Amino acid sequence: MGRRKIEIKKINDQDARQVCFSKRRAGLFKKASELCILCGAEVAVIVFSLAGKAYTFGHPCVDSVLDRFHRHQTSGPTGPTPGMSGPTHGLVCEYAELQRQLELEKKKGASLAKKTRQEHPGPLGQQQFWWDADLQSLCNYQLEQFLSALLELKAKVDKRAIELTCGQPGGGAHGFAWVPPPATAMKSYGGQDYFMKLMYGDTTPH
Amino acid sequence: MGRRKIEIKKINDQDARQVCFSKRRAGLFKKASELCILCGAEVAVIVFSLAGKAYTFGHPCVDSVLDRFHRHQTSGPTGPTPGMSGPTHGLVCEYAELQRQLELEKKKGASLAKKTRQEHPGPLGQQQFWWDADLQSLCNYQLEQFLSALLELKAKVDKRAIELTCGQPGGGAHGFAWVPPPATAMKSYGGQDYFMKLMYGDTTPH
DNA sequence: AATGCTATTATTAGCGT
DNA sequence: AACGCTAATAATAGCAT
Repeated sequence: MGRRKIEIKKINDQDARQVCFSKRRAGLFKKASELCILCGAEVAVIVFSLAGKAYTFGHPCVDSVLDRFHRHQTSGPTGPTPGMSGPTHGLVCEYAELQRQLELEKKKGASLAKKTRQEHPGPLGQQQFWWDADLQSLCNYQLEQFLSALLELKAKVDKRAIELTCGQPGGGAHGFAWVPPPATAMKSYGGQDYFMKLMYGDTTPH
Repeated sequence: MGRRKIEIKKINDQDARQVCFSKRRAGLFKKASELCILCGAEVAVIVFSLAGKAYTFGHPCVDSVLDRFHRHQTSGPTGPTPGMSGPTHGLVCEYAELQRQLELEKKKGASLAKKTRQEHPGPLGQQQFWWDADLQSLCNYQLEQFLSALLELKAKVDKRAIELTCGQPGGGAHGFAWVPPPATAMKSYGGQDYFMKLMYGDTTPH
């Protein structure tokens, strides 16, 4: 919505990008503000520039909204709020939702996938993230397969988690709440047994 | 910007307010998304409706941005490294990658999105995925912890994957391309060893 | 509660300061 | 890095579904 139409893709010129960032950030905050006033919503917006600078908008204030969000999440879907089919359940849900959308889009778009991949020009432009190298080394098929694996994996752990946490509220016979191996500790923990037990759990007679 | 100019003040009619909320929330998220894509920004938007329902947008995802923000605050206004305070690892990155792909597909597929959504009869509404039940039984803290674990896990697998696929193109000494356990096969495969080897790989002398 | 339709207003791209 | 200008695009108010 300017002198000419622009594609929504990364702006390569640094100056232009900076100007755009500044203007659109202001626009975003204004929109957020209007949403609050018009509809009585509480909104928090956090923006990190490429340079790593943080900008925030919040109504009534950032912290209160973040607080509320955190409580909203931890109190769980069964929590106090009535209309609790809220669309937000954290990363995994959003991730899953994205996957679903992607799949659907792909199914519809079919051949589009190829073109999509072609839009990886990336001499340096796109490769600003340390993980790009890894991602580019894995073909899409592998990624998808790995994701499938992770999801099933997760399911098993979830099941175990539920058994452990809900089954023995606050410390049953085993007397410990389920805490996933903190990852960084997993190696040193020598915790393969522990983890695999969780995965293929057979400790529960049930 | 509609049929007539409106004052920015609370809308009293509940129906009108709801419609406005729905539309402007979508608009806000779109703006946020465009800011991310155009300027390479990381953005989190959290919106609570008057009814107390939470809606979020995040790139690469809400949690990562909140994480980063939290660290940003606690580590002081000057923050640590300028460019390299990226909070994202592994899964989260793929999440970002998925998001990017989705955007591209959407751009290409344009109107397909609509038809796509229509094909979700969804009398069941939101709960069409097998893991939804589980997700609802886990508190967010657990999920986050589990994700952390998965993230590191994935990193290891990625490493192994790269070694196996790139290191021995087309069939090296071991003569097999890396294929993640197809998840559904993992149990019957009895493939714990296989999987764990991949995780903590020590088969490559390299 | 969300979507489609459009007349109408709001945002902003490209430039210059 | 932010602001003013202005043509031109994008968002959306009000209605209907």
